[in-house]
Amino acid sequence: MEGTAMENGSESPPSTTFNEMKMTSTCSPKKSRRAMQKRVVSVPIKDVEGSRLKGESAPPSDSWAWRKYGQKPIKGSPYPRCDRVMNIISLVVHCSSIVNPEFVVICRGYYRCSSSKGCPARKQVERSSVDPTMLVITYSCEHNHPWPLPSRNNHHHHHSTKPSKPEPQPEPEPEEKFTDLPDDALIMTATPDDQFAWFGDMETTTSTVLQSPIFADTSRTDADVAMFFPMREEDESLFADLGELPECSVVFRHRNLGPEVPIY
DNA sequence: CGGGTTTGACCTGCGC
DNA sequence: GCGCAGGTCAAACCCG
Repeated sequence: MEGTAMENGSESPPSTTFNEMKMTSTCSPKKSRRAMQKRVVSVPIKDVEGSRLKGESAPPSDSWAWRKYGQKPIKGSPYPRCDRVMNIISLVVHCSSIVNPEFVVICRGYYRCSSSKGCPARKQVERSSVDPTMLVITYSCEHNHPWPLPSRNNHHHHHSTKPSKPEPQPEPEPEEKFTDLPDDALIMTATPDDQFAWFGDMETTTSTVLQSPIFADTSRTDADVAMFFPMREEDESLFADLGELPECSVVFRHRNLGPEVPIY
Protein backbone atom coordinates (compact mmCIF):
# COMPACT_ATOMS: atom_id res chain seq x y z
CA MET A 1 0.00 0.00 0.00
CA GLU A 2 2.33 2.60 1.22
CA GLY A 3 5.02 1.36 -1.02
CA THR A 4 8.41 1.94 0.40
CA ALA A 5 8.42 3.67 3.71
CA MET A 6 12.02 4.53 3.42
CA GLU A 7 11.37 6.62 0.40
CA ASN A 8 8.74 8.66 2.09
CA GLY A 9 10.47 8.83 5.37
CA SER A 10 11.51 12.43 5.56
CA GLU A 11 13.08 12.00 8.95
CA SER A 12 15.69 9.57 7.89
CA PRO A 13 18.61 10.82 5.87
CA PRO A 14 18.90 9.39 2.42
CA SER A 15 21.64 7.13 3.56
CA THR A 16 20.01 3.97 2.47
CA THR A 17 18.54 4.66 -0.84
CA PHE A 18 16.93 2.29 -3.18
CA ASN A 19 19.96 2.71 -5.30
CA GLU A 20 22.46 1.71 -2.73
CA MET A 21 20.52 -1.28 -1.78
CA LYS A 22 20.61 -2.46 -5.29
CA MET A 23 24.28 -1.90 -5.56
CA THR A 24 25.00 -3.84 -2.49
CA SER A 25 22.88 -6.64 -3.62
CA THR A 26 24.97 -7.06 -6.69
CA CYS A 27 28.64 -7.56 -6.95
CA SER A 28 29.53 -4.76 -9.25
CA PRO A 29 28.84 -1.14 -8.46
CA LYS A 30 27.98 -0.47 -12.03
CA LYS A 31 24.75 -2.29 -12.34
CA SER A 32 24.23 -1.73 -15.96
CA ARG A 33 21.58 -4.03 -17.20
CA ARG A 34 23.65 -4.42 -20.27
CA ALA A 35 26.34 -5.96 -18.18
CA MET A 36 24.26 -8.98 -17.75
CA GLN A 37 24.91 -11.97 -19.84
CA LYS A 38 21.77 -13.46 -21.09
CA ARG A 39 20.59 -16.59 -22.60
CA VAL A 40 17.17 -17.09 -23.96
CA VAL A 41 15.45 -20.38 -24.21
CA SER A 42 12.18 -20.98 -25.89
CA VAL A 43 10.06 -23.68 -24.42
CA PRO A 44 6.67 -24.88 -25.53
CA ILE A 45 4.08 -23.88 -23.02
CA LYS A 46 2.72 -27.33 -23.16
CA ASP A 47 5.75 -28.61 -21.40
CA VAL A 48 5.41 -26.07 -18.70
CA GLU A 49 1.83 -26.95 -18.18
CA GLY A 50 2.81 -30.50 -17.83
CA SER A 51 5.22 -29.73 -15.09
CA ARG A 52 2.74 -27.55 -13.33
CA LEU A 53 0.12 -30.14 -13.39
CA LYS A 54 2.51 -32.37 -11.66
CA GLY A 55 2.53 -29.95 -8.83
CA GLU A 56 5.71 -28.09 -9.38
CA SER A 57 5.77 -24.51 -8.29
CA ALA A 58 8.22 -22.88 -10.61
CA PRO A 59 6.85 -21.93 -13.96
CA PRO A 60 9.20 -23.64 -16.31
CA SER A 61 10.71 -26.24 -14.18
CA ASP A 62 14.42 -26.61 -14.08
CA SER A 63 16.53 -28.07 -11.40
CA TRP A 64 17.27 -24.87 -9.59
CA ALA A 65 15.31 -23.00 -7.06
CA TRP A 66 13.90 -19.72 -8.22
CA ARG A 67 12.07 -17.18 -6.25
CA LYS A 68 9.72 -14.81 -7.90
CA TYR A 69 10.36 -11.23 -7.03
CA GLY A 70 8.28 -9.37 -9.51
CA GLN A 71 6.02 -9.41 -12.43
CA LYS A 72 5.32 -6.93 -15.13
CA PRO A 73 3.14 -6.60 -18.12
CA ILE A 74 5.48 -5.64 -20.87
CA LYS A 75 5.38 -4.09 -24.26
CA GLY A 76 2.24 -4.80 -26.13
CA SER A 77 0.04 -4.33 -23.15
CA PRO A 78 -2.60 -1.66 -23.26
CA TYR A 79 -1.84 -0.11 -19.88
CA PRO A 80 1.69 -1.01 -18.97
CA ARG A 81 1.94 1.53 -16.20
CA CYS A 82 -1.06 0.42 -14.27
CA ASP A 83 -0.07 -2.92 -12.94
CA ARG A 84 -3.11 -3.67 -10.92
CA VAL A 85 -5.50 -2.76 -13.64
CA MET A 86 -3.25 -4.52 -15.99
CA ASN A 87 -3.77 -7.78 -14.26
CA ILE A 88 -7.46 -7.49 -14.74
CA ILE A 89 -7.11 -6.33 -18.26
CA SER A 90 -4.71 -9.05 -19.04
CA LEU A 91 -7.34 -11.51 -18.05
CA VAL A 92 -9.84 -9.92 -20.33
CA VAL A 93 -7.45 -9.62 -23.17
CA HIS A 94 -6.20 -13.07 -22.62
CA CYS A 95 -9.63 -14.43 -22.88
CA SER A 96 -10.14 -12.32 -25.93
CA SER A 97 -7.08 -13.87 -27.36
CA ILE A 98 -9.03 -17.04 -27.66
CA VAL A 99 -11.13 -15.32 -30.20
CA ASN A 100 -8.59 -12.92 -31.49
CA PRO A 101 -5.04 -14.13 -31.19
CA GLU A 102 -3.82 -10.69 -32.12
CA PHE A 103 -4.47 -9.62 -28.57
CA VAL A 104 -1.68 -11.09 -26.61
CA VAL A 105 -0.77 -9.51 -23.35
CA ILE A 106 2.73 -10.39 -22.42
CA CYS A 107 3.47 -10.54 -18.75
CA ARG A 108 6.96 -11.23 -17.61
CA GLY A 109 7.75 -12.87 -14.37
CA TYR A 110 11.02 -12.09 -12.65
CA TYR A 111 12.77 -14.81 -10.77
CA ARG A 112 15.87 -14.80 -8.67
CA CYS A 113 17.96 -17.77 -7.84
CA SER A 114 17.15 -18.81 -4.32
CA SER A 115 19.50 -21.71 -4.31
CA SER A 116 22.15 -19.73 -2.56
CA LYS A 117 22.34 -16.47 -0.73
CA GLY A 118 23.26 -13.55 -2.90
CA CYS A 119 23.18 -15.52 -6.05
CA PRO A 120 23.04 -13.00 -8.89
CA ALA A 121 21.44 -15.31 -11.33
CA ARG A 122 18.05 -14.33 -12.55
CA LYS A 123 15.47 -15.67 -14.80
CA GLN A 124 12.67 -14.04 -16.69
CA VAL A 125 9.69 -15.91 -17.92
CA GLU A 126 7.32 -14.60 -20.49
CA ARG A 127 5.18 -15.76 -23.29
CA SER A 128 6.65 -15.33 -26.70
CA SER A 129 5.21 -12.41 -28.56
CA VAL A 130 5.66 -14.14 -31.86
CA ASP A 131 4.47 -17.53 -30.86
CA PRO A 132 1.97 -17.57 -28.04
CA THR A 133 2.44 -21.25 -27.70
CA MET A 134 6.02 -20.77 -26.68
CA LEU A 135 7.42 -19.65 -23.41
CA VAL A 136 10.53 -17.55 -23.45
CA ILE A 137 12.85 -18.06 -20.55
CA THR A 138 15.68 -15.62 -20.19
CA TYR A 139 18.50 -16.62 -17.93
CA SER A 140 20.81 -13.84 -16.93
CA CYS A 141 23.92 -13.46 -14.90
CA GLU A 142 26.41 -10.76 -14.23
CA HIS A 143 28.86 -10.28 -16.96
CA ASN A 144 32.02 -11.28 -15.18
CA HIS A 145 30.40 -13.65 -12.86
CA PRO A 146 30.73 -17.33 -13.63
CA TRP A 147 27.41 -18.97 -13.70
CA PRO A 148 26.70 -18.97 -10.02
CA LEU A 149 24.01 -21.49 -9.86
CA PRO A 150 24.77 -24.49 -7.78
CA SER A 151 25.40 -27.71 -9.42
CA ARG A 152 22.30 -29.52 -10.24
CA ASN A 153 23.71 -32.30 -8.22
CA ASN A 154 23.83 -30.08 -5.21
CA HIS A 155 20.78 -31.21 -3.37
CA HIS A 156 21.29 -29.18 -0.25
CA HIS A 157 20.45 -25.91 -1.77
CA HIS A 158 17.28 -26.38 -3.60
CA HIS A 159 14.11 -28.36 -3.88
CA SER A 160 12.81 -26.57 -0.89
CA THR A 161 9.38 -26.79 -2.33
CA LYS A 162 9.81 -29.15 -5.13
CA PRO A 163 9.60 -32.87 -4.93
CA SER A 164 12.70 -34.74 -5.75
CA LYS A 165 13.10 -35.31 -9.40
CA PRO A 166 15.40 -37.24 -11.62
CA GLU A 167 18.52 -35.29 -12.28
CA PRO A 168 19.23 -34.12 -15.77
CA GLN A 169 22.25 -35.09 -17.74
CA PRO A 170 25.71 -34.36 -16.40
CA GLU A 171 26.36 -30.68 -16.53
CA PRO A 172 29.16 -28.94 -18.35
CA GLU A 173 31.52 -26.73 -16.46
CA PRO A 174 29.51 -23.89 -15.08
CA GLU A 175 31.94 -21.29 -16.27
CA GLU A 176 31.47 -22.41 -19.78
CA LYS A 177 27.87 -21.60 -19.73
CA PHE A 178 28.44 -17.95 -20.22
CA THR A 179 32.01 -17.22 -20.93
CA ASP A 180 31.94 -18.51 -24.43
CA LEU A 181 29.01 -16.49 -25.34
CA PRO A 182 28.82 -13.20 -27.10
CA ASP A 183 27.24 -10.39 -25.22
CA ASP A 184 24.16 -10.67 -27.25
CA ALA A 185 21.51 -12.92 -26.01
CA LEU A 186 21.11 -16.13 -27.79
CA ILE A 187 17.74 -17.22 -28.88
CA MET A 188 17.11 -20.83 -29.37
CA THR A 189 14.62 -23.52 -29.06
CA ALA A 190 15.59 -25.97 -26.45
CA THR A 191 15.87 -29.53 -27.42
CA PRO A 192 16.78 -32.46 -25.28
CA ASP A 193 19.99 -33.15 -27.04
CA ASP A 194 21.36 -29.78 -27.85
CA GLN A 195 24.17 -28.13 -26.03
CA PHE A 196 21.81 -26.28 -23.79
CA ALA A 197 20.06 -29.27 -22.41
CA TRP A 198 21.70 -28.33 -19.15
CA PHE A 199 19.12 -25.68 -18.73
CA GLY A 200 16.92 -28.04 -16.98
CA ASP A 201 14.67 -30.94 -17.27
CA MET A 202 14.54 -30.71 -20.94
CA GLU A 203 13.64 -34.28 -21.33
CA THR A 204 10.14 -32.98 -21.52
CA THR A 205 11.13 -30.04 -23.60
CA THR A 206 11.11 -31.02 -27.16
CA SER A 207 10.86 -28.98 -30.25
CA THR A 208 7.86 -30.89 -31.34
CA VAL A 209 5.23 -28.94 -33.07
CA LEU A 210 2.70 -27.70 -30.65
CA GLN A 211 -0.90 -28.02 -31.25
CA SER A 212 -1.80 -24.93 -29.35
CA PRO A 213 -4.44 -25.60 -26.79
CA ILE A 214 -5.34 -21.99 -26.92
CA PHE A 215 -5.54 -21.18 -30.54
CA ALA A 216 -5.98 -24.43 -32.24
CA ASP A 217 -9.70 -24.25 -32.12
CA THR A 218 -10.72 -21.15 -33.95
CA SER A 219 -14.34 -21.96 -33.55
CA ARG A 220 -14.42 -20.59 -30.06
CA THR A 221 -16.76 -17.76 -29.48
CA ASP A 222 -17.34 -15.08 -26.96
CA ALA A 223 -19.51 -17.47 -25.12
CA ASP A 224 -16.43 -19.43 -24.35
CA VAL A 225 -14.83 -16.34 -23.02
CA ALA A 226 -17.82 -15.38 -20.97
CA MET A 227 -17.64 -18.54 -19.01
CA PHE A 228 -14.60 -17.26 -17.26
CA PHE A 229 -16.17 -14.26 -15.72
CA PRO A 230 -19.05 -15.48 -13.61
CA MET A 231 -16.52 -17.18 -11.43
CA ARG A 232 -16.33 -15.99 -7.90
CA GLU A 233 -14.59 -18.53 -5.78
CA GLU A 234 -12.17 -19.14 -8.54
CA ASP A 235 -11.49 -15.52 -9.13
CA GLU A 236 -8.63 -15.48 -6.76
CA SER A 237 -6.84 -18.33 -8.29
CA LEU A 238 -7.69 -17.15 -11.70
CA PHE A 239 -6.20 -13.77 -11.09
CA ALA A 240 -3.29 -15.32 -9.41
CA ASP A 241 -2.80 -17.45 -12.41
CA LEU A 242 -2.46 -14.41 -14.51
CA GLY A 243 0.94 -14.09 -13.13
CA GLU A 244 1.96 -16.93 -15.26
CA LEU A 245 0.64 -16.78 -18.70
CA PRO A 246 1.08 -20.42 -19.27
CA GLU A 247 -1.05 -21.06 -16.29
CA CYS A 248 -3.72 -19.08 -17.89
CA SER A 249 -3.59 -21.38 -20.79
CA VAL A 250 -3.92 -24.20 -18.39
CA VAL A 251 -7.15 -22.73 -17.29
CA PHE A 252 -8.30 -22.54 -20.83
CA ARG A 253 -7.36 -26.06 -21.39
CA HIS A 254 -9.17 -27.26 -18.37
CA ARG A 255 -12.22 -25.45 -19.37
CA ASN A 256 -12.33 -26.19 -22.99
CA LEU A 257 -10.06 -28.97 -23.88
CA GLY A 258 -9.89 -30.96 -20.74
CA PRO A 259 -10.38 -34.47 -21.98
CA GLU A 260 -8.83 -33.80 -25.33
CA VAL A 261 -5.42 -32.98 -24.12
CA PRO A 262 -3.49 -35.69 -22.42
CA ILE A 263 -2.26 -34.62 -19.05
CA TYR A 264 1.00 -35.99 -17.95
C1' DC B 1 6.95 -20.29 11.34
C1' DG B 2 9.70 -20.12 7.38
C1' DG B 3 9.81 -19.69 2.63
C1' DG B 4 7.50 -18.39 -1.56
C1' DT B 5 4.13 -15.30 -4.06
C1' DT B 6 1.60 -11.11 -4.94
C1' DT B 7 1.54 -6.43 -5.92
C1' DG B 8 1.95 -1.34 -5.66
C1' DA B 9 5.53 1.81 -5.73
C1' DC B 10 9.82 3.29 -7.04
C1' DC B 11 14.25 3.65 -9.73
C1' DT B 12 16.91 3.60 -13.97
C1' DG B 13 17.91 3.40 -18.80
C1' DC B 14 16.81 4.98 -23.06
C1' DG B 15 14.53 7.04 -26.95
C1' DC B 16 12.49 11.16 -28.60
C1' DG C 1 14.44 17.33 -20.30
C1' DC C 2 10.57 14.30 -20.37
C1' DG C 3 8.05 10.27 -20.51
C1' DC C 4 7.81 5.46 -21.31
C1' DA C 5 9.12 0.81 -20.44
C1' DG C 6 11.65 -2.41 -17.97
C1' DG C 7 13.51 -4.01 -13.66
C1' DT C 8 13.52 -4.25 -8.58
C1' DC C 9 12.07 -3.67 -3.83
C1' DA C 10 9.56 -4.89 0.12
C1' DA C 11 5.27 -5.23 2.81
C1' DA C 12 1.50 -8.05 2.93
C1' DC C 13 -0.22 -12.24 2.09
C1' DC C 14 -0.34 -17.26 1.35
C1' DC C 15 0.73 -21.97 2.20
C1' DG C 16 2.66 -26.28 3.84
